[in-house]
Amino acid sequence: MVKRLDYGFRGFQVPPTARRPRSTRRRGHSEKSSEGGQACAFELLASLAGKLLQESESSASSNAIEGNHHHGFSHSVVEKERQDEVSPLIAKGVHNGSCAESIFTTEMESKKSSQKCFEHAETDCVVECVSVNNNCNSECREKIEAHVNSKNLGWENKFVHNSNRLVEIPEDVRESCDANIKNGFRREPEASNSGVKELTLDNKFSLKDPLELCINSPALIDSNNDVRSPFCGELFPKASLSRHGNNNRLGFRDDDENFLRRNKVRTKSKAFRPPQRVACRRIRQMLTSKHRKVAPNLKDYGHSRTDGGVKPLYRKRKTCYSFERSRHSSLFKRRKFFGRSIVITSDGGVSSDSVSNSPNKGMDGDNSNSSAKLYVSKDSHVKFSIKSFRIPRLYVEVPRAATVGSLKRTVKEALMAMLGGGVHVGVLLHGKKVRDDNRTLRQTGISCEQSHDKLGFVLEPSSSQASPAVCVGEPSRCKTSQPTRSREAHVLDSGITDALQDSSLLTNTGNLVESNHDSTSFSTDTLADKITTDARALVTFPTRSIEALAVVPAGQKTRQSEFVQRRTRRPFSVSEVEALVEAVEELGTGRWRDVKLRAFENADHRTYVDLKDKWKTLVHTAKIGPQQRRGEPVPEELLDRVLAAHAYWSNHQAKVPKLEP
DNA sequence: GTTAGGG
DNA sequence: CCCTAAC
Repeated sequence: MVKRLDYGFRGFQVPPTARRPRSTRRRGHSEKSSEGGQACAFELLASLAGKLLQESESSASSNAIEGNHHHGFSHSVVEKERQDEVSPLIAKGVHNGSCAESIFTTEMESKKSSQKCFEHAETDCVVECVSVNNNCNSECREKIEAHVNSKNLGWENKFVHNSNRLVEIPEDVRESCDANIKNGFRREPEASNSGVKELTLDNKFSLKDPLELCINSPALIDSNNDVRSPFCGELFPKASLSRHGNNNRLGFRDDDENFLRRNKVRTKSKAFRPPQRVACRRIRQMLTSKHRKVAPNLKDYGHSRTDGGVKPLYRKRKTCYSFERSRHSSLFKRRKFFGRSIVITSDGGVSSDSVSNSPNKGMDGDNSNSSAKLYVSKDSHVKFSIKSFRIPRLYVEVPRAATVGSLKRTVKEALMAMLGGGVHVGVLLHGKKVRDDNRTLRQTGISCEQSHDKLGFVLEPSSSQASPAVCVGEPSRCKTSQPTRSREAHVLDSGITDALQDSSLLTNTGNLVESNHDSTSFSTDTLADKITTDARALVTFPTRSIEALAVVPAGQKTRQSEFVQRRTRRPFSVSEVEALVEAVEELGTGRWRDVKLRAFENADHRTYVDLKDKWKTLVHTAKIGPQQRRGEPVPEELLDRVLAAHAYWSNHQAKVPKLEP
């Protein structure tokens, strides 16, 4: 803090304009490409979807004949003790993570063979059973492999039926699962992939009083329970802020972004962005849009947001597809043994009927227990039946001249973008995420019978990093909860094409496109019997985004998919501001790269452009009255330093480029 | 790849 | 934060 005095610019000085104004530069504004022709994409996609639907149905029918080993839904459980042993599963074609696989397979259900498979569910549908007591042995592994093989077979046939399966999660397993979800799913997707096991129990064990958890509209929520930025704490101990030495840099880990970047080889290439971000970004936009629709009055408070969080809606984007929260769907047929069904939904924070609106009526005729409740067996086990993980709506856009293959690829890319990074599972109770993985179900209250309609699960990409925007049971609460930080729900319920065969992630299903008219309706009618192709399920975006389409018509040059996603807004903390001020004081305002290297080298999510921008805003903030400032208040002392440094460096125009050794 | 500035 | 021009 002493060195600053050396500058001799204490106190505010009117910053002279030392540099040639950039405004003098020619700034040709690229003309926005005209939009047009996008309307045709509707028709194209509608027809294509129809074709795909037919295709899938036929394949499903043929497959039903030999589908005696279809798998019911399997709750993915990671057993850390067995991770290494299960890792060979990856080689079996479980592409990109078993977690994703599990999710998808739950959707793989055909209306045409649901009845048949239902029989299996009651009889010999159990393919493998992993001991709930962690007694998994080699036999268990064999079964798992068999499971995978069978699944692959199913994929080859573009159809895998997954009947409902009751999953029993004993408490003594929970901890193990939690630990692995945390350490595997989140931190190390690959490891988690290898560690995923299917834990399924024969229906026979659970049919006594099954609790059906129909997981719909998985939404992305904050997964940062334990991924906390050290910034929350004392990131800048006095020592590190000292000017002596060059160690006054932010040494925190940006888990999420680092995670992403590590997994993309840390190339700084701007041309490519992780696909997840595209989806996420798009979803955010969709959600934001939803928010606007839901609460148009918010426009009255337009001043409340100027950071562009909403603006992206109207920005030029090259996004080629998007996910949106899905409404409730019933792509599966009801199972009669689900006498008590609990439908747990999360809808990405947009809206949905309350969970309490049990769809039992629609799903179960002889519904004698309209009020669902958790079944707690005498052995202190809580039994869940996760009926299905809902895959959100998928938006794609392809040129009119796109081929079917390209459409398939687009869908595939969308899926991979969504799940490529792995998936976390979040548990929601009363609409709030249960963050403490170490709590027992009993402690959390999940095992309470009253909690049934407040319980939810959400799927979230491993790269998720923001706040929750999830509703379960109490959508109204979520509608207004931090829309700007809302993390994107992952929804995907439209066409799943056989193009996904290669990825071994999905198979074709008969559940291509669901009818979708009212995004908020919670239809209890199963749609399995009336799968429709609704063109609206495939929404197009402005034509200019075609330039960035992930789809490359076969035969044409392979245009590298171009994913663009606005980064999540990350307000600078006071600590960061301080570090920035420090660096700028030393280096000046024209060496942002050096500033970055000096003070933010380990903050991957802060680019030197960010720092420059932040400095810009800081200067502005310092000039305006305190009452006009928003966001986290910056200490006046820092702002003074900002002004001082700004004035100083405006004069000293990097006369001494190297103040530092 | 950086920097500066407008959006 | 994004985008772009100008280096």
